[in-house]
Amino acid sequence: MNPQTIKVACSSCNLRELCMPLGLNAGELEQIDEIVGVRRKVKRGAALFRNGEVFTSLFAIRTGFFKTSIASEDGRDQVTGFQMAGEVIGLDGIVNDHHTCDAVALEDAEVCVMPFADIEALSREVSGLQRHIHKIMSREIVREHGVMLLLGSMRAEERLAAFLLNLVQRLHARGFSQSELILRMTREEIGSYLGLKLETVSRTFSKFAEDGIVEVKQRHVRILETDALRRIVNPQTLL
Amino acid sequence: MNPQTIKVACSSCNLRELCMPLGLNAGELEQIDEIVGVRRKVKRGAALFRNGEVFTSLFAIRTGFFKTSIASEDGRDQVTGFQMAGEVIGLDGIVNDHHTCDAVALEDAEVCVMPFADIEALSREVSGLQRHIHKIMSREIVREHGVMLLLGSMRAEERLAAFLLNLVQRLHARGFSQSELILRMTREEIGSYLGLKLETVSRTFSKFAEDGIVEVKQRHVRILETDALRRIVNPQTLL
DNA sequence: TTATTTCCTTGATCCGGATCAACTGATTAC
DNA sequence: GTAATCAGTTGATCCGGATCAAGGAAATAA
Repeated sequence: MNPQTIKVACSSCNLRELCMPLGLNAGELEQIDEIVGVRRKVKRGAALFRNGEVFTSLFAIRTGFFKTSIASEDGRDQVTGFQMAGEVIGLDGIVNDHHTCDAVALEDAEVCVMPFADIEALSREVSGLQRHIHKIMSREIVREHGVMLLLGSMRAEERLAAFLLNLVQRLHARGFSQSELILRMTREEIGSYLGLKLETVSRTFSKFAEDGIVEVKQRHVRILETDALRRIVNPQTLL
Repeated sequence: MNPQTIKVACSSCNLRELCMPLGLNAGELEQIDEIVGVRRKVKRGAALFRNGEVFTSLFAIRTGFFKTSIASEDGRDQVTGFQMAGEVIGLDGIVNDHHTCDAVALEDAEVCVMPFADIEALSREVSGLQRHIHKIMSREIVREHGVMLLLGSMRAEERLAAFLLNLVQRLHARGFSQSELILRMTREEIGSYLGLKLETVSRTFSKFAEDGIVEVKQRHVRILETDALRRIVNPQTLL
């Protein structure tokens, strides 16, 4: 069977509580199953979509890890987010029916393709779905406010500490360790997201390691002192 | 008649094309008129809503000018946007039923109050409204991507140039001059939005004035060389 | 296997913007 | 009106992170 056309059921997906609304009845769940027609595999380094492509679908990440980034006309680019299993990407495309950023897999990935026209149609029937879509978009707006705070007012150590805490918290919500993680992105990609150069990211990791807050071996990071990271992010409150 | 309870009609509002979907029939327009129950006046310096308050409604700005900002636990705050007539604020509150930022009027303002429960109900009936809501939220996500690019990778002059071009473009879309504007916010608020200190904002204005790109007299700004501003934002492309 | 490329670390130096400070001009209160 | 507060400008200095540079460690290709 062609893996591109595997039918999958949200109703039996272990990520359901992450990417689908709760409290639906059996009939509603079945209708949602209809929406997620196919899964699509994306190889590491490949794009799920690119800036300028026509927008037709949102994508729920089943497995793997993505980055989204935008480019200014002159080469510079900015990583706008890192997305993991259970998160939805593609919301940027709704406003102009074209994507305005690139979504690239940082490891081999699989996504559920959800045609947006179907989502809109069904969310007119199922208010739980409607509400869910609104919340996902609002959550993204709020997340970006947080990134603006980070980029606008934090220093390098605060940015990296906030980044690590955020990553590990999201991984923990998915059943992974609270203290250990494998970075799926390069120092340069972290730097782009945090508004820092890769050298500064590297130096700041080294600083944290010297201070006994983390152990870093390439992309393997073990957090030894979560509270120290929290204190770095929030100097006044927790000191 | 109590101004707090004035009934207004979107169908006859001159901002309709800015904040409401196009292509609705008379009946649909009438239903939308029902949603916008009341207008609310907000004095300069007063808050339309604050972080932590219960979210019930979105607000369409009728007249006036707002800033939205978030505060980290330790005092620092970050302006996340400036909003003008025809724009919608409050989207941040959807995800947790509570607002996560402050919206403060920078001049006396009037907003149309749109209870979100009513919006959701009607957008299940009127697909044009549903689509419109989705686009407004997506537009905000895309705008914030742009701010992330600005904060993450631009230098002070580029940030201020981009800010001025954006403001004047939005004002122009509302029938104001392409080259002249009154800033409704302080240097400090501009700086907070752009991730700069107020002194840097002031110096950069002075630099632009010396270079003959703008005339600045306190909050009155006249843009003399729009292309120069564009070149500053986009060094490679337009030079 | 070796060669090549990519990624990461660390050191030395530099500079853009922050910080500190003084002063002026507007605005608001009295 | 005058005093007081707030907003903005400008100068001097400092420092955090960028830049430039060299080398090492992993991953990938041949």
